[in-house]
Amino acid sequence: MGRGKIEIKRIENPTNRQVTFSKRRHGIIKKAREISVLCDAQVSLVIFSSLGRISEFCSPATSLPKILEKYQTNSGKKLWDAKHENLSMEIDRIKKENDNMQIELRHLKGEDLNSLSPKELIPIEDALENGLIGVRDKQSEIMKMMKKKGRLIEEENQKLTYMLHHQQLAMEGNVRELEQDYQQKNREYASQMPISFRVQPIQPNLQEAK
Amino acid sequence: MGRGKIEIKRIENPTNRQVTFSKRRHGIIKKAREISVLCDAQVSLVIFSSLGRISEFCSPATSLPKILEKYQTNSGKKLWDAKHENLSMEIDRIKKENDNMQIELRHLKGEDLNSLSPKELIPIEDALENGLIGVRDKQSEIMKMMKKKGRLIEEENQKLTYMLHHQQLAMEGNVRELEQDYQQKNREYASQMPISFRVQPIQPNLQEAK
DNA sequence: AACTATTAATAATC
DNA sequence: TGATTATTAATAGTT
Repeated sequence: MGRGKIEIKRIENPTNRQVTFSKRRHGIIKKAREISVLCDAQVSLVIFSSLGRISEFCSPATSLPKILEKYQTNSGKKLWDAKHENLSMEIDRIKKENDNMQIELRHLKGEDLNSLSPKELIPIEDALENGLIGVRDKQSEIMKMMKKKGRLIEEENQKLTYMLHHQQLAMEGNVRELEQDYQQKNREYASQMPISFRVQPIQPNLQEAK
Repeated sequence: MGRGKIEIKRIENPTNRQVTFSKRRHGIIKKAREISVLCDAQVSLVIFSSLGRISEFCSPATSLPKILEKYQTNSGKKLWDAKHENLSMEIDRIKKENDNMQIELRHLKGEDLNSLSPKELIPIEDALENGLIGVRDKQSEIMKMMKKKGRLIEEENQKLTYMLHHQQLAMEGNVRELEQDYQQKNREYASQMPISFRVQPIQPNLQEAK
């Protein structure tokens, strides 16, 4: 249908090929629409040009996913179910793992023991005993650490108290000396200043410096 | 293109529609093949007749899944990824559940306790104690049942032994009587028969009848 | 992108 | 159904 018959083989001239593609794409989409309307058929048509440009037609009142779904159920061929199956299998695998753990947990919590034989109870008992030992070891360890820490803080406290007391005494001695020194020159000033302003700690951040 | 133009609208006559469908299906598939060869295009064509019969064409050197994959990546439209996402989300959910259980299990087994605070150790300790109580209750229950069963069997044993002994005595008495009765008539026969053949248990299946 | 000579598709018919 | 044929539709090559 054209000015001369053409052989059905790849058109080597790229421009020509592109032109023919456009014309024929128009034609085939028209045909697809016509058959879907005339014959009440569901048609899905996807075309990639040699340059990767995508064209699609889908009969009205449906969609590509719907048609593909129907395609799978109807033809039995798998389009994407392979991936689905993989995921489903993984879900099953994980669920089974889950169930096993759930059973183990319930057993460890002393539930659902009726289905177990005396022999099966022994490892559970052992596990619980070990667990309890582990937890109590940890607790005593924590206790020990806390006691140690407490002791250290107490020691530091005592040290600080001692130092504070010592300094206070020294300061007051100094102040008394100063007061005696300056008594003659500045009697009013010294008597107006409150004692608390006269003493400043020498090591204010001792506990953080540890 | 035919003996008269036709309007593009649903053909009401079913036979006619079916005939037209066959002809046009042939035509469109031919067109699909031609454009794919001539223009180096990738074509996927799926047609369902009004009766659900499926026809498909796919350009050579590719496949429906490949084209659809390309379609998704190229157009950005999702054909089946929505379903995938659902499954993936479920997997994630279950995996998280799994992880939580795994952590709980490890804690109950006395592992990975370093990350826990003293406050968090308490419920674990409680759970372990409860579990141990449950398991030991179960074990003592089983023990009790076994002891009870043992006692019952022992009792039955004694009863049986007693009965057996009693019967043996009775039998031997009978036999002696009989021997005396038949002494005159049949002296040789009685002396030839071994004692074990003379006694048969009256209740052979007593333990099963319980 | 529009035109047109020609081929291809197909509607009606057998 | 399947083949035939008159007619329309598609399009290859041209402008």
